[in-house]
Amino acid sequence: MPSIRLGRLSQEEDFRRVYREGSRRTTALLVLHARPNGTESVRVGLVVGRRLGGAVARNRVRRRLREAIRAERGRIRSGADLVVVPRRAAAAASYAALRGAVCVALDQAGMGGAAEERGR
RNA sequence: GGAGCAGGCCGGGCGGUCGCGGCGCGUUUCGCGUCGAGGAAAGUCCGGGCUCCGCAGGGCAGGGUGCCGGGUAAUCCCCGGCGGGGGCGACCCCAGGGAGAGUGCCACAGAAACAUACCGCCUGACGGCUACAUCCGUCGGGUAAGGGUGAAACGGCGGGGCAAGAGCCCGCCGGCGGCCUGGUAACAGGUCGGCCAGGCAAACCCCACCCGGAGCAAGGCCAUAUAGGGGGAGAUGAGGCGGCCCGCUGAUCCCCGGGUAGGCCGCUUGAGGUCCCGGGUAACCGGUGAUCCUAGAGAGAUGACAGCCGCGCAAGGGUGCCGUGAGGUACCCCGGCGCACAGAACCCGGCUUACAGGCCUGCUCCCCUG
RNA sequence: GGCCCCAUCGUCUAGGGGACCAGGACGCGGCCCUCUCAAGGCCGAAACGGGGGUUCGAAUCCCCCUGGGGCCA
Repeated sequence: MPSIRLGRLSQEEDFRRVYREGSRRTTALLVLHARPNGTESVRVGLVVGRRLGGAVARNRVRRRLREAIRAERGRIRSGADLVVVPRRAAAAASYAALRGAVCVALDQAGMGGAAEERGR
């Protein structure tokens, strides 16, 4: 449900477009959807479902992910829409583990996004 | 010293670096300053404020509450008292009106579940034995003491009385009714009468009191909109006002097709907290008193990194003491792990539920010492 | 954030205070039938979400938790 600065995704339509047209990378802790948006800005949406736990647990996961993405923002190509969906295991994961998962997913998706753009 | 009861409180602290949200300021791609979750923010179980439904009117239906008195904006909450139950006690628990209005239910067992007689007891007539005694059988009457059933059987114990019995009579207890006394009242105490009537209303119900409905996604404003498109109903009353009716209102409403699904307000200072003074047993109320007031997001702000201190946990080492010993205990040290329950979304008052650890106050019981 | 529903064998359900109380269907296991399988027949295992209360007695009535589901501009 929540999102991040650095450009946030908010509209339901935007989320659906990323799901439909973007690439998808899955790790043990999270799923990353990515799609070039044709602009200079980067927008990120976080989807933290109720299966992650109560409000405190969901807030903790969302804040850690937001911090991890901020720290690793150098790895993101400009002009991308990202949707990060933490999986159930993320609720028990440490910040370091989450940051590692973000790092891996961003590296793979960054290449995928570029390849997809070339294909058009 | 040990066990326990009641009430209240805290719920990690300190300062860095990088980030986030609001507000303010500034030489507005940025910088500076400042503030930034809870006692339950939770469950949404009650009650209010606020907003809209024209007014929030009457009746029915429906729902809620239910000893008495008080507090409050209000309550199913709180305080005080009464009654009942539990505990040696401090104290705790109780939806606790009416079954002497009606309906219904009370399985199984039992004769009978609300008015009855199975066994039994007593007795009359007749018959059977030899005789009016005893015994047995049949028919009738009396009885509710005893047996047995059950969760529950026209009150319990003792005595008198009687053919046997029975509140039939007497004493005590319990219940009911009248009167008197105390209390605002619930009720308590006394006295007289008399023995009359099972339980369940968290079964229907009766009585008393309360409740109009929705909910900030309420509601209001602005902007945008192949467009002001097509069809139908309507002052002989459309439609609306809670589920219905009365009553009120009075010109728009319904369907098809199409568009917008963005911004601003509501949005945080209020039945506000703390202290003091006064009133009250208390809840609470009053005060020209003093002081503190600062989260306000909108896919939804508190996180990351490292340090010091505090607390807890289970292990390791050293020293002292006790013990033959396994071990126990006190202090110190090194490194480690963890720090509960849990996250505001219009706001308040309650209730309920979750919660590592710790602190304070008052009280009870037991043991020891004086 | 607010407002409403629901809960019974593995699944779908019946039962709304005692007795036919925990019944039925599908599924599961065993046996019979058949050369074998299916179908059919017989038998069996299997549940009232949790905790309190009312009652002599709760799946059923009341309260509190827990877990699902739905609606809103």
